This record gives sequence, structure tokens and C-alpha cells, in this order.
Amino acid sequence: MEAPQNTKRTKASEPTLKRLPRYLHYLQKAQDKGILTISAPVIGKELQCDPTQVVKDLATTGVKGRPRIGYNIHELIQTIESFLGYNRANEAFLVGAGNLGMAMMSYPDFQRFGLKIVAAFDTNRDKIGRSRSGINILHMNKFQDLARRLQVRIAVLTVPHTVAQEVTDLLVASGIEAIWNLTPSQLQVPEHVIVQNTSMYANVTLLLKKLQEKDESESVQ
Amino acid sequence: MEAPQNTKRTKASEPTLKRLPRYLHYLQKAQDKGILTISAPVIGKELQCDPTQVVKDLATTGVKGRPRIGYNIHELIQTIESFLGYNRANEAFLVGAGNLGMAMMSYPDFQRFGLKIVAAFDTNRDKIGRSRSGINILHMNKFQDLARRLQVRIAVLTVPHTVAQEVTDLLVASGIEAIWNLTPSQLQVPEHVIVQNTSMYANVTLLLKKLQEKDESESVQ
DNA sequence: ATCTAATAAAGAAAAAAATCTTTATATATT
DNA sequence: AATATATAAAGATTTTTTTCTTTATTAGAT
Ligand SMILES: NC(=O)c1ccc[n+]([C@@H]2O[C@H](COP(=O)([O-])OP(=O)(O)OC[C@H]3O[C@@H](n4cnc5c(N)ncnc54)[C@H](O)[C@@H]3O)[C@@H](O)[C@H]2O)c1
Ligand SMILES: NC(=O)c1ccc[n+]([C@@H]2O[C@H](COP(=O)([O-])OP(=O)(O)OC[C@H]3O[C@@H](n4cnc5c(N)ncnc54)[C@H](O)[C@@H]3O)[C@@H](O)[C@H]2O)c1
Repeated sequence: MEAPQNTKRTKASEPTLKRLPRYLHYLQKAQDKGILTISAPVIGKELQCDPTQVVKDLATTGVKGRPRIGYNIHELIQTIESFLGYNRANEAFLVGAGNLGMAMMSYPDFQRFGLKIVAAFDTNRDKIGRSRSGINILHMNKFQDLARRLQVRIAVLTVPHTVAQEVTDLLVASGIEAIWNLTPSQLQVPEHVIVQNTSMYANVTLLLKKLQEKDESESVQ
Repeated sequence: MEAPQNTKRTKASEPTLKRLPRYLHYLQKAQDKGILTISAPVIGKELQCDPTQVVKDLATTGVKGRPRIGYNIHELIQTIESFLGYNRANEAFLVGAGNLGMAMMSYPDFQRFGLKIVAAFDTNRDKIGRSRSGINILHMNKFQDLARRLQVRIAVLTVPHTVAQEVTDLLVASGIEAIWNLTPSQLQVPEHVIVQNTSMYANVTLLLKKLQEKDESESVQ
């Protein structure tokens, strides 16, 4: 692959990338209601965020809007989905079919966002051989062989944090290039491997801290 | 803002607040190994982040370190925990005892981070009356009364996104002040209610996009 | 005791992101 | 057709966050 028709390697910022799925979710609901065009100010008002921010975010996807009209909602959704790669169905292996892992296997919507969990792996004999939502749970010792043969590049990590690093080492050795890390561990990986941390703790912390700050500011007044 | 008297309202930034739990997790592991003092450069190297950033983050909690020595690890952990309010055991209700909700109920570690789920609520008859990890699942129609009587201020929201807003309205009407929103919906709430969104989608998106960008940059060379 | 090296702490600079401002354009209204 | 207006788009400004520098302090070495 070469020569992108539009060498505009937009390189969207992280904050923008995080906001786009939210817009998309809202836009899909709006489209279901039969809306054909939508403007940035409307999106901003509905999602309680700055309208110029919305314009800027949408602009990074390359979509064009028309003054006084807004954006064609169908075109907008298509453009965002394509920009984010949601139409690619990236295949992933889930590792650690425990409480959280099983919940994620049961969740059909990830596929709509471009992630398809095609198999799960565990070391617990009780889990192996079972399946959930059509996804089979296999023994961990099959991981390396299957990852290579099926050329799976993405792993979803939901093992106990105590084994997170050793499992990660195996994933990397198996050619995994991107890890979605749901454990609280800070994984050590080679340069070329991408890690996306989803820290529940960070979110709990932020919530509790905001509440605490609210209390303090009220008690001061 | 005005008059910053001795009010040490440090007002830590969001990025700082998100990094602190990670430091804490690492520090606890280090303490378990018998380490007594630790320096910012060591933490930074281990967690692959900038050492001066670590110093700045730790400084916001008010802890003091000593040149050439570093921080007393016990004091450091205590200070961070107290700063983040982890020793408060904030009580919360979980709403929507489905796949994700059940997983969260089974997860004992939240309590270590200051969040204690004391009851769960659902509308599904099959769920009601059951319990998980000692947390009872009650009917949603008991929510309002219990929230008021027990003075629970925090709700964890894990219902289907289709009902997220209507459930939220009930939570707010019941006096809930902070909502940890695990659904993809953008909740509409009054000014005084705090919402913390944990969007799995945003994280998937970021991961897939990074992988995509890596592919593109490689194909360009 | 004195010197050296490591490191916390404070401050400055740079980078990134969000917000605000201006401009241009297309549509609806008159 | 002319005008007013909403809004996308581009640019400027401000704010926030990160990174870089400098300074001061302290343990350990000489
Ligand atoms: N449950 C939650 O709500 C929640 C929330 C936030 C974070 N997490 C994190 O997610 C991870 C999983 O949590 P959980 O509650 O699902 O735990 P869990 O114990 O229910 O599940 C872990 C699974 O991993 C499997 N496993 C253990 N060692 C393995 C190995 N070497 N290789 C492959 N599989 C292995 C276990 O058999 C088990 O099925 C933990 O790191 C936890 O910190 C969970
Ligand atoms: N499962 C996952 O891994 C995952 C990942 C990301 C986001 N989410 C989000 O989390 C939410 C829950 O997902 P899930 O997979 O657990 O779904 P689920 O269907 O398994 O669970 C939803 C639960 O909410 C209950 N419920 C429905 N209406 C209710 C009401 N009005 N009041 C109280 N309870 C009600 C249902 O009975 C059910 O038990 C969804 O919004 C989903 O988008 C889930």
C-alpha cells in the first residue's frame, strides 16, 4: 500500500480519538430517529461539549459539512467509522476467561466497533472446552500456535494481575502486536508492541476525588 | 478563585489523578518485596514514565522526599491513599446486575480503592433475591427508599444503554450525587451530579487506531 | 571535615489541547 | 435578486500539561 490519495496523515490527538466514538454513538441513535442532516452546534448541545471542538474533531476525519445545513448524517457516520477502522473486524484473542473476560465475551457490541473476539484462552481446567456467546475457551498452551496460524495480532488481557506480566511475555513471543490491558499491571513490552490500558481504578479514583472536592468546596463556603 | 489561604486545596490535575493509582499499585508491590525507601527515578524507570513527572505528581499529594534517599515507601503509600480517599470506604449501589455488573460485584479490589458496593439492583425477576460475593440483588423499586435511608451517594451504572437515561433520572431523583457510568450513553444530569464515564469503546478505538497508524507508517517507509 | 554524586524541589520553557475569534459560504427570508 | 443568518472552516489566543533547567540538600566517599 502506498500513495494515499490524500496524504493528509491527520494524526488525530488522543482526546479527539476518545471523543469520536461518543459522537458516533449519538449519531447512530439520531439516524435511527430518521434525522438526515445534523450540525455541530446541535451535537455539542446534546453531548454537552463545545461546538467548535466538535467541528474540529469531525474535521480530522476529513468529512465536509455545509454552512447553514450541517453534515449529512449518513456520510458522517460512514466517514467516522472508516476513519476509526470500525469496518475492519480486527480479530482478537481474549486471555483469562474469568468474571470480566466472560462479560466481555458476552458483549456483542465490540464487533460493531471493529473488534472481534474469535477465541478465549485460560489455564483453568473447569473453563476449558466451554464456550460463551459462540466463543470457545481453549487451553493456554494452544495460544502460540493458533495466534501464528490465524495471524491474530490483538489480545485482550483479563487475567489476574499477579500473572499479567508472564502472560504478556508469552503473548509477545507469540507475535501479538497490540494488547488491551484490563489488569492494573503496568506491562513491560518491546517497543513495537502497543499497549492500551483500561484502568478501572483510575476511573474510580477520579470519581471519588471529584466527590471529595465537591464536599470540600461546599464546606468552605 | 481567590484568597488561597492555608487552604492546601492542591487541586490535582486529571492526568495526575489517573497516574497516582498506578504508582500506588506499583508501590504496594515494591513494599511487599521489603523495600523501605524509593526514589522518583526508580519509579519512573519501572513504570516507563518521566521521573520529573513522578516528582510533580507525588508533590501534589503533599508528601516530602529526601535527596539522595527518596521517599519512605510506607509514608508515601499512606499519603497517596489518604489523598485519594481510599481509606474512606465510600458506599455505592450497583444498578444492572448483568454480565458486567456481576463481574464488578465479584471484584474485591474496588474496596481497596475506596469503593464499597453494598447492594445491587435489577428489574429482572431471575436475578432478584440472588447474591454474588455477599452482595444482594434487590428489585429496582427498592432503590429510592434504600438510597435515602442508607444515605448512599454513589451509583455504579451497568444497565443496557437503551435504558441508561431513564435509570439515571431515577438515580438522581433518589439523591445520588455521583454516577460511575459504564454504559456508552452520554447521561444528562443536573449540574450538581458528578458523572464519571468509563468508555470501553474509547479504549478499543484508541488501540485499533494506534495499530492502524503503525501499519500505515510502516507501509510508507 | 570536605568533596562528590544523586535526587527532591522549584521554576522555566515547550508542547498540546481547548477555547475563542474571525471569515467565508450557503441557505432561507424578504 | 438582495439581505440576513446560521454554521463550517480556518486562524489566534488562552489554558493546561509535559518536559527541560536550575538549585539546593543530603548521604556517602575520600
Ligand atoms: N472483575 C472486575 O470487575 C474487574 C474490574 C477491573 C479490573 N479487573 C481486572 O481484570 C482481571 C481479571 O479479573 P476477574 O475478576 O475476571 O478475575 P478472575 O479470577 O475471575 O479471572 C481471571 C481468569 O484468568 C485465568 N488465568 C489465571 N492464570 C492464567 C494464565 N496464566 N493464563 C491464562 N489464564 C489464566 C483464571 O483461570 C481466570 O479464569 C484482573 O487483573 C482484575 O484486576 C477486573
Ligand atoms: N459486558 C461488557 O463487557 C461490557 C463492556 C462495555 C460496556 N458494557 C456496557 O455495560 C452495560 C451492561 O452490559 P452487560 O453486558 O452487563 O449487559 P446485560 O444485559 O448482561 O446486563 C444488564 C442488566 O441490567 C438489567 N436491567 C435492565 N433494565 C434495567 C432497569 N431499568 N433497571 C435496572 N436494571 C435493569 C438487566 O436485567 C441486566 O441484568 C451496557 O450498557 C453495555 O453497553 C458492557
